[in-house]
Amino acid sequence: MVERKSVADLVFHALGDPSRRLMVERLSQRALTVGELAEPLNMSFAGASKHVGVLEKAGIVARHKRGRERLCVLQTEPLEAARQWVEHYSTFWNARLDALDRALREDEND
Amino acid sequence: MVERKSVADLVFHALGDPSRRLMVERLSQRALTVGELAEPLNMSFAGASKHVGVLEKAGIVARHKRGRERLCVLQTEPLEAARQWVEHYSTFWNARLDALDRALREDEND
DNA sequence: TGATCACTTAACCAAATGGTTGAGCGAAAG
DNA sequence: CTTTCGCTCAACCATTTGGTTAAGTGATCA
Repeated sequence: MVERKSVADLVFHALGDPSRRLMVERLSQRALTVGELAEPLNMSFAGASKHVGVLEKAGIVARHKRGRERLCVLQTEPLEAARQWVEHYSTFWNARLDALDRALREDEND
Repeated sequence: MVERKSVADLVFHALGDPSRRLMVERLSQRALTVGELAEPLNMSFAGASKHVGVLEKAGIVARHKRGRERLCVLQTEPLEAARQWVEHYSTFWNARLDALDRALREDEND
């Protein structure tokens, strides 16, 4: 167990699950407890808690104790880093790549 | 085989692996063959080919036959969709969330 | 105090993932 | 034609993932 995964690995992996993306979407509107996050998720409470744990390890959410509840708050920095990565590779070379792609599709039958 | 995964699932999952992100990074500069993509990846040829397959199923790359090679070209649309998703949830509520987060950290010792 | 509520942790399980080797296939080269 | 090259596919394996249930912890309530 070497704990070698990068932040990008953790963040993108965390976002690759629909239950966790739903959590992020709801947390973007207001902070929610683990119980509230679990509610719409046809799944056991413990299962939802594990999903929150994945988001937390990726740095995407922080859990704060509030009595016997845990209030989950979205953290913007890891999402911002992911946004920058995707933005860089999704927009910079578009024109050039699109031109190449068109050329290839014209020359081919497959 | 129920084929129920959404595009977002496939795209974020594909980006959650460092070998595949390296492929995307290199493909953002020029189209490359599977062999070229495999080169820097301390891994068997077949292994790299499977990674390309994951990117292809997510729609992130397209493979074009060119003689006995396959030229891989980055597709901008799925990355653009991922960018929009992340952008929406990483920027819109920042100020509001940051304020909440500061308040929570002040009230707490954990 | 004792019960209940909100949540985490541990143990477990099936399925998916990331890797391997080896066989196979079409295109290119000799 | 035969060989080699670039690549894919199938089978296999270990580890991780996404889920479960059951037990444990600590805060609140009656």
